[in-house]
Amino acid sequence: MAYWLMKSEPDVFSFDDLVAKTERGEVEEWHGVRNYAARNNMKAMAVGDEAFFYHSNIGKEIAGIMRVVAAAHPDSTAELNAKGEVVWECVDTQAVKPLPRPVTLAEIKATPELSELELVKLSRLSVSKVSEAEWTLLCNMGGL
DNA sequence: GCCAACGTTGGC
DNA sequence: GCCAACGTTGGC
Repeated sequence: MAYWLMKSEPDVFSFDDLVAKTERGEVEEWHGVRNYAARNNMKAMAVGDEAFFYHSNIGKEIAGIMRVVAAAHPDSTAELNAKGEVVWECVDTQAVKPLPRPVTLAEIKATPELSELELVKLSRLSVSKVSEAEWTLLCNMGGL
């Protein structure tokens, strides 16, 4: 099983929104990603992989954990390219649980063990990888 | 609101 | 295929 981190601006779609959807038995299609590196990460995801839900711009913190419930499939909001091919894909997710104590970007940057985290090194990448060691540490920092 | 990082576009 | 110009993301 692999670990990931996915960003969303909470005024557009927050972790609480994902929790509400999950409680209704719905899944969230992680649509709208238009970056090849981020898309490739989603294509590498497997059902059951877990991902941190990061609030960008507002909050700048990891709010909770979600699970990949469907592997990459065509993004329903994406247009086809000139050849009529699907270029953009995305996974579906559901909420697992919030972090009792959200982990802020400032805390992450102040933690030497997290200096290699892709969130820090590739700050514009909206879907990034998290190593198992980083995942465990971030969960601990979040009060789990 | 500014700016750094970086991806994309288009001229050559 | 290179590179300058431009657009977007996201932290500050």
